[in-house]
Amino acid sequence: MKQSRLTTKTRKEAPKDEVSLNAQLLMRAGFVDKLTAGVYSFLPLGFRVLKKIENIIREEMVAVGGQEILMPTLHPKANWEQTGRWDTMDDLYKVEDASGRQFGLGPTHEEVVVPLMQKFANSYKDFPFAVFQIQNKFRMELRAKSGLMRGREFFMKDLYSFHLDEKDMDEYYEKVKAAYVRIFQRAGIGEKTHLTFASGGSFSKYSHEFQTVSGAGEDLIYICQKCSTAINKEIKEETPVCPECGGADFSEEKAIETGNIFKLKTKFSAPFGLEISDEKGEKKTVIMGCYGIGLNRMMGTVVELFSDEKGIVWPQSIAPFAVHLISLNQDEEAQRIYEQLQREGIEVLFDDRDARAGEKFADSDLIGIPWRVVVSGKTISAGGVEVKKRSEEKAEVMSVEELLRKMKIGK
RNA sequence: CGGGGCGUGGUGUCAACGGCUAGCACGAGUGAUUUGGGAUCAUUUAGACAGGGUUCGAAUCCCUGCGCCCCGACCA
Repeated sequence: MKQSRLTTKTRKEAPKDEVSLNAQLLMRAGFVDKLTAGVYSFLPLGFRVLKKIENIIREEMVAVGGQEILMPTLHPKANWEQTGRWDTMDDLYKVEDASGRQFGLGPTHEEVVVPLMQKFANSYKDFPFAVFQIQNKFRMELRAKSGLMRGREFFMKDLYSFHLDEKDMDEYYEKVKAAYVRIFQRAGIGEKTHLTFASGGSFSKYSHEFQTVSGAGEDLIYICQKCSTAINKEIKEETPVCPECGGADFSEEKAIETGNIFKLKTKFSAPFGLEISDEKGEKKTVIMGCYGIGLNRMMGTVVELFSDEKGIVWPQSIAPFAVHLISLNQDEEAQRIYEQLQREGIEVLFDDRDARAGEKFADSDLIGIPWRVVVSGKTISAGGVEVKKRSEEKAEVMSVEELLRKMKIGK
């Protein structure tokens, strides 16, 4: 992508009211735009990051047998009345059409996925299975806040699993738990993300949250000093002992809830009468699990964790581009290198603008692409390009071939 | 939903006593100079959230609405 054609520009200053770091940086760098509180557009750079995150999640969901589907956002009132949540879920957006028919804008999809799967899964031989989607959700937050962290419309991956018995669900639950660990690792926030025990509601002893330690978090978690598993506030009050290893020594941290997994059991299958005859002909209510990750929040979390005074420092796995190629009045040579890198399958943002060096460097630091590659008269006479990683201070001149080798190792 | 703060060109502004042509910077346009860390000069562009009120006169005071941010509550 040539930067001269990029539809967004960076700003020197953040919009005056934005206090949260992720909102300031993402808006200054042109990744997102706020339409209204808690509702964001993803611009070319931000959309690329979103897609990277999406693909990591998708790969891991497919790896645990999830089948991707796409369900509607517009839900008939009747589905929500069936579970009693039409009146009790206070963050459900309700809309009405011209004829007075009422709909909910999906904040989650149990009310749709259960009757949907009921149409197809009618023999015990069809079980178990899991479906997921990556789609925008609506929640009527009383107070949207903290940039991408708590929005009214946001992208979420929601996986739903269906089982004949609890044991099978428990086993699958553990598989998804492991997949979540991999997702956060791959996105670069694994080290700071703690599996956190949370209350399971009335159907299960525990559910689990994935909490990423950050000062920007709105939750408090208690990290076991022995095994680094965490417990949330509720659990801490009930049973101040680590459910994982029995440890009782905790450190309190602010954290962002980046994902959660939950054993629904029959909470939603029962109201819809999702029952199956097992091999003995006995009717059984289907057992379910659900598993969510907020993509916007994950993107915001990464920015909260990885930035410096100059801008964002993207982890390579979800950066909008791998290389930021900067031409300092050497457009012809830079163009050749641009094409060469692209032939190698490398995603390059090519700063071909007619701008001064300082502006290009400042923009590059702000946007935060992992590898900065400068082409100038100086580097050409030194026999190559200047390579600097966004996360490091030192820059060195090397040939393009050397850069390619380094990038392959660096991954 | 309770509380607080705020609303001036595209952006920013602890710029402006109730009073002269609403200032400055950034951005954008044009021309020139410059070319490794947001350069310089000239020139142009563009603004009071909306509605009402007080007043000879309102960006400034008052009311209503709308919007944004923050704290709290809420967040299966």
